[in-house]
Amino acid sequence: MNILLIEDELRVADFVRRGLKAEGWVVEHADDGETGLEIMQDRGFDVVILDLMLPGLSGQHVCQKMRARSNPTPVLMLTALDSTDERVAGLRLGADDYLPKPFDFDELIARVQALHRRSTGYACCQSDGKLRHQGLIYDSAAMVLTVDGRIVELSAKERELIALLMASENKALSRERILNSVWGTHEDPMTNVVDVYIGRLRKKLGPYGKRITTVRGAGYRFG
Amino acid sequence: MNILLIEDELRVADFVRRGLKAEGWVVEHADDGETGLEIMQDRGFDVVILDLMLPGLSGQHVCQKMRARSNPTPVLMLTALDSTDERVAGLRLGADDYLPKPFDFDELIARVQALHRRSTGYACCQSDGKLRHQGLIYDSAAMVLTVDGRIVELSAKERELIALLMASENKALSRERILNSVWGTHEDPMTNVVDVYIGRLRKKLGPYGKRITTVRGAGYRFG
DNA sequence: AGGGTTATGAATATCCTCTTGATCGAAGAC
DNA sequence: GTCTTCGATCAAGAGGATATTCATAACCCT
Repeated sequence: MNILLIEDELRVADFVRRGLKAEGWVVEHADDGETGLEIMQDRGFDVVILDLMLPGLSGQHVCQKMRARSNPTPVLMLTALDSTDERVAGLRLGADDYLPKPFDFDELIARVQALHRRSTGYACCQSDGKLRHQGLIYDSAAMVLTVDGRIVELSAKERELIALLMASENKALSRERILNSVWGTHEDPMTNVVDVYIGRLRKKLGPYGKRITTVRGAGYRFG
Repeated sequence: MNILLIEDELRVADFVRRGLKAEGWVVEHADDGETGLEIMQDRGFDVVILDLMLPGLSGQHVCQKMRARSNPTPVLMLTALDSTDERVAGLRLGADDYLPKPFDFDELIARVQALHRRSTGYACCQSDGKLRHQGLIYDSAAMVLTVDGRIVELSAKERELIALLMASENKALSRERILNSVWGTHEDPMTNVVDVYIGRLRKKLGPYGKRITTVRGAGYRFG
């Protein structure tokens, strides 16, 4: 998942960014509204986290401009606590949710997930957050992959990749799509990282390694 | 926790009530606004879940009347999806949060907890019982950790950390989440306190120290 | 104020991950 | 059958992340 964080306080931004990255998400950061809007013109995001208080262009204006440009990306707005007027204004200008500062990290993550789920129309009954495929289970809360009951050690990128593959069962994924989702790359396809990681996963998945099939000229498919 | 649910559709009400009860909460149900207001005059609640579309007195009016009576109970409003006007109106009339229908149960629970936490200013995960994991027992009332029957002396931060870890068994927790939850930090990621404390705990837990595993690139997991 | 405990930040050493480029192999085109 | 293109695999270096220790600062209790 790709997230754009627009927040001027660097220490806060850094804290949030690290936390989101630890969740396995790719985070881009912009200091101010103008920069944020520019970045959004270059590439798309799954969720935008937008501070209301920004130097120059305020969060409300950023949101307004996004909507004026028909950008449908869900926006989570960070507002001062108990400021009903700000919350109301934010919603009117097209924000999808708000979170009063200071917030609990758990809640931030829950809301980002909720927004993403809602915008993608993800099935809502995925209750336990586990991806299953026969004897292959990836528990995204524990960040643990089990192969026939045995725990397999994975690195961060490997985890993201297997989660993406299993979540897209039976769909072919292009290298670009994978790069974008796991690595956050939006250009520079002159790398073979994806191939290398697919190889590692195949090895680690043991008997299930064959489930990752190569779609020549297109990418990879799991299922 | 005591919750008042005001919802006219019986099927929805039943569904929600069961789920909330499963969380261990006490749920009262009212079919319509008037009944809801009456019940609230008799007794207090920690959170009110209020459907917007009600026969007779609408959700907005209920909320308005509550506030007119200086009732500060946090209100979570259930609105139709994408109805910005309703959301805005709800907030203006004193709702504290809204949740667009259809919603995920997890999200409902998360928001109810968040509202409660905010209004009481307490950390939510303080289940007053004991956290057990094999020979490891943390008694959160006595604030005592026992390892195979032997009491282990812990400092305040160490206690909070082990309590958090044990309460989140088998969930990976990022350093930022831990910092946020135990240290109350909202910024300043330039510290390695978490690592230091994890190290101390591992030592003090003796044979159970290995239960705290490092999830590289993500944080720590207990279990 | 003093003694002890607890909390924090810095420094270091170690280990692991990531990435790249090269080489080898397989599949499809002609 | 040969050529060409695309994918698989390998190994090594660079960079990052984590564990651990220590010194200092803050705190608390008499």
